Amino acid sequence: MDKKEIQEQRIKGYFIDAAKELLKGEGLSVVSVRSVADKAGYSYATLYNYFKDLNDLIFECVRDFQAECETAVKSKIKKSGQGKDKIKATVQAYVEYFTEYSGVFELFFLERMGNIGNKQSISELIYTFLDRLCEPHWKYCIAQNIFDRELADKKKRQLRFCVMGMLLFYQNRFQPENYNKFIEVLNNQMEEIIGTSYPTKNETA
Amino acid sequence: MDKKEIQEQRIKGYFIDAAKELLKGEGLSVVSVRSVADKAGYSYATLYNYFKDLNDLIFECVRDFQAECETAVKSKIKKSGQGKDKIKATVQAYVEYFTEYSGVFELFFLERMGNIGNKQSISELIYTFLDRLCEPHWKYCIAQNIFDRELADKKKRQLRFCVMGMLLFYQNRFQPENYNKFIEVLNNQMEEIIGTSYPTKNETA
DNA sequence: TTGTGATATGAACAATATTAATTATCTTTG
DNA sequence: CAAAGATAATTAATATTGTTCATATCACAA
Repeated sequence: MDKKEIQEQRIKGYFIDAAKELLKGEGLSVVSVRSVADKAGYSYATLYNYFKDLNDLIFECVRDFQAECETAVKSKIKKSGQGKDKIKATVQAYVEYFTEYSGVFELFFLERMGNIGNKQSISELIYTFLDRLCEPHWKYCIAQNIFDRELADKKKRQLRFCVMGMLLFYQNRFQPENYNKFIEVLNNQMEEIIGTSYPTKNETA
Repeated sequence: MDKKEIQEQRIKGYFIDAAKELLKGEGLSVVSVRSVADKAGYSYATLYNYFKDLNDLIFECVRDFQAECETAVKSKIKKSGQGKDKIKATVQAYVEYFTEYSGVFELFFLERMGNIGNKQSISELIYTFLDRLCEPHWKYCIAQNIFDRELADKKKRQLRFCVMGMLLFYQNRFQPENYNKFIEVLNNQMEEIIGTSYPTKNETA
């Protein structure tokens, strides 16, 4: 019975890996029951022995992608300075990840979730993802008296929505029209919300 | 030849009206070649005599919906005061429209556009829609020295992205968890970006 | 070795978009 | 007014999708 569990998880993993590869490569549009099963080396019908439906399988990828994104972000922000700089670098790396893997963006923010059992928990995982990535650096800012807790919370929310809105327009409506412009506007927005990296005076007041 | 044009436009209109009704009613998921043609009183194949494909037809609805939304917004903001109040009321009415007709939201922001001829122009139409709705009231604020032009532009952008992000999370990820909370957060964000409606001092400085 | 239960699969079904072929309709002209 | 030709509408057909189900296959226990 324990063996069964292990084997089942292993095979589920084959399907999930196949789906992840397709998502990162060609995007959601090529992820079908048949394409995933093909890549996993099984028949399409077999998939239904391990997942309720295709949506179920697809959303099992969220956690993996978050972990992957988190790793990428952490590696990229190493060189940048503490505090505000770190927050900005985090957002930049976050945005970079989702523009590189637009299939993952679709999955996280665009794909309608059917009646997955724990859909609410997955939603929340997605909703709070950027906040979680930035959290330690907001904490640092608070500790350094750059913001007070309340102000940090406000800015956190502003950042969350702003980044989301920008990503959506860029990915789905090609606005701004190229990546450089996009990043430029993003940095302007961050400047606006977070402020310059090395303030001359305490901003908490 | 002129007659032809008129007749063609008339029949295109039947399909477009049918699609619009379906979009506003049950949403994008029920809009299919068959359902639209059924409602229009034609066979599904007839649709292809008038539109390149389904996407082409669907995106022809954008202009109509924008006009409709604009009318709704203008009617709703009549009672509210000038300047900042008017901007806030506009955003509220805008958000109200898209939460009432989530099918229109899907069409505007979520639906992938195929290779429509003037896709870039439609993209831009969508991207700048909220800005256009608010434009006269920003102008008013500038005229009243509440903001200078540059600051107004910044705030315009912030508002655009913030509203977009909030709508996306609310519609697709059920965050915040109910409409009241959603509106509450929205108002907080607007307060943050635009400021209180009746400032005690000039904020341009 | 044989039977049992778990697992894998192909056939089948329903819904989808789209294209091609065919039929109906309408217009124009002899 | 009627037949030819153009235009419009429809039916038939193809391809792809998700999902279900009866059956085949395989591992392992009796």
